Amino acid sequence: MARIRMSDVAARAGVSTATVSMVLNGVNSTRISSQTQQRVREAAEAVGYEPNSVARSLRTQQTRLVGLVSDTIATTPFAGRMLAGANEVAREQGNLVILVDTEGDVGAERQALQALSGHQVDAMIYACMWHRVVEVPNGLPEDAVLLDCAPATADRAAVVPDERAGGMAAVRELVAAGHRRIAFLDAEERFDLVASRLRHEGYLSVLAEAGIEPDPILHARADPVAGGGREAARRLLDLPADRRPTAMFCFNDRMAMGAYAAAHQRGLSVPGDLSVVGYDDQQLVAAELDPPLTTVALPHYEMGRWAMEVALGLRRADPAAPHLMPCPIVRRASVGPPPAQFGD
Amino acid sequence: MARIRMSDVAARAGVSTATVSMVLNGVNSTRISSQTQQRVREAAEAVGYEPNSVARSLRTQQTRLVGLVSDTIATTPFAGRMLAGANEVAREQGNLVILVDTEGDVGAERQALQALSGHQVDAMIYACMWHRVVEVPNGLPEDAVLLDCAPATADRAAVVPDERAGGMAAVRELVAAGHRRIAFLDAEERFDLVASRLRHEGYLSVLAEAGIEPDPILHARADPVAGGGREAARRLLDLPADRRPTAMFCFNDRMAMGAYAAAHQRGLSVPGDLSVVGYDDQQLVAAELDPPLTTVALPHYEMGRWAMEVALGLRRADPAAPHLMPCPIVRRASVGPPPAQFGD
DNA sequence: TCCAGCTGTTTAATCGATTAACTTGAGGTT
DNA sequence: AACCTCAAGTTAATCGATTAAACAGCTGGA
Repeated sequence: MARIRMSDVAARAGVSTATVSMVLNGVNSTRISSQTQQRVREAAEAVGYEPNSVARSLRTQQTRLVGLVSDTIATTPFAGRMLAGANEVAREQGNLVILVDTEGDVGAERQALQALSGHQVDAMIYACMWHRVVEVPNGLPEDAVLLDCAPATADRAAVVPDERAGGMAAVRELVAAGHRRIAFLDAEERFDLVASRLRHEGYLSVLAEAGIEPDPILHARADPVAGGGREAARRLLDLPADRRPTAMFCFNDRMAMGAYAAAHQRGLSVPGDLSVVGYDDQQLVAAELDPPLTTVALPHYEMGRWAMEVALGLRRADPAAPHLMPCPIVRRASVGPPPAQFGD
Repeated sequence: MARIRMSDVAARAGVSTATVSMVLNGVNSTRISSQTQQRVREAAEAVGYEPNSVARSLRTQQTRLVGLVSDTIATTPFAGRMLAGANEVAREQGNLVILVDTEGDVGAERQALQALSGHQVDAMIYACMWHRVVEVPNGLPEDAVLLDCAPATADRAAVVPDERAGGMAAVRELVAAGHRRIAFLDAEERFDLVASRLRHEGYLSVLAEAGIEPDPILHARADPVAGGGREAARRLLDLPADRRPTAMFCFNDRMAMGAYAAAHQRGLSVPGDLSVVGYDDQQLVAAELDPPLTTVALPHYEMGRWAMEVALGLRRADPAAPHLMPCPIVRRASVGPPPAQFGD
């Protein structure tokens, strides 16, 4: 890595570094004769010149670096798609992203924000790995963009999934298939998830729109994991036939996995006897279930892109309210018409 | 973000910038009176001085930035733990990591390597999201560290999971429980996975060590997903009783998921009638199965740490051969003794 | 002849730190 | 008095680019 400097190119081309800089950056290039331009380019090529971004950044006050700080990359498989979206936009624009994982540690977070600002990043994104409301850490620049979280107080650009619409899409799917007794396997209240509240709202609003009276017993709550889903689903399937649901909208794909297990244990088939819709479109899970799970996808990739576009000034954001990113429904094979005796 | 320069601190403390630099960096600090040191520190504190890393880097030829380029962060949930491990070490050492996702595109890769070297990163890690042998891209510095991949030709520092030992641990677990007819649900040959070959070696070596004659029919191959595992398991369970396996070691947790499904369809219980061991310890899957899956964990976090430690010079690596990171077995509830008629 | 204006290029300041080399004054020695 | 040493700084060069301002050489017009 013997670094080649601009002066090396200049020497070889027999011009000054100013000329080299102008030619290579296409600045004021009309003022430089094409023979010289040619010579400079050839020289640069010949010696394998690669500009030193550090020096350039110092002079131009622009690093083309954007900081992305997130709570926990580690513990969630969702992160990837968000990073990929953000990264792609950054690359399209000739930027690089510095990723910092604070592991939820506030001290580390402060330190990271300092380090990033010390490195003069041009922009900053603050990402959460699951949708929630956050207290904006101080030290976070005014123009930072929040990704998959909404600011508690301060007004910041932010993007979150449109959970309410997602819940509606899921339940509409079930209503469209003919179901009227649709359960919502929700996360327990103690987790205080904004997703839970909003998806429930979506659920209720579609029931209302379909003229279905919501039955409180069909709003089951459990630990939002497979085991919780299994237990909740069991309880619902043990209900007397006239109160039993023919379909379940699950808070996430893991709970849906549990619902499958409960159905199988009762000798019920999916979707023959029970239709199931999940949420998250979790990689390596939703599509692998048998039958493949119809679910609502969290738009991680798109949110990642959006955040980076705003961060780089490619797009304007309304700081008054978070941008709601649609959650598309992914149709697979876990939804069918209700069993005959419930049909219309 | 009106940046405060060192000269501002110097002016406020009534000293030169050289003094400020020395005090704040603790260099030559014996040469500076403690009153002055005190004044400088107070001034820095008062104006909220934060050193400009770009300027510092230009001068010291050290950016404290390390580049991590990887093929596809997006499509795998494993990435997280590797990034987390690398990130953590970087942070401990006061470094930041620039993450580039090339999406498997060679052009993007070359561009990324150039951009990173232009930004003068101090070190570089080249990561794969699943264990394989790679052609080292040219443009990758000599001292770059390979993470979760082995170099095809060039000698580089590299770390990969010890798949062979992992396979051995998995099969030993089954042998220890009393099984003798142990199937290996492998990935199909066409995928040409190094993990497949090595885990199979481990499988065979433990059988040999236990004095069990390997039965070729028990080495089943399928698509390494749930569906493939299900079909392969089905075929094995349809074997006549004396040839049927009492335990299955699956190439990955998804295939194990399929094996569970096949067993349930046959009315067999896990681990009562069939013991199952997976591989990967896939988040949100292995622990969520019913019963929770005994599996071999891929040491992503540890490999991430190792790679960064080598990259930062905290640890020496042997460039002649990749470092093998142990894959610990994670005991859950899918292994039990073979059913009575097969017992000893 | 002289100057204005143009073309093509160079000079030199600058970004904000680090650091080798130098300065200054006090105190000690001979 | 002359000289040295030491403490406590300061000066100025430097890292490698960018860029405003200067400059040299030429053309053309008055």
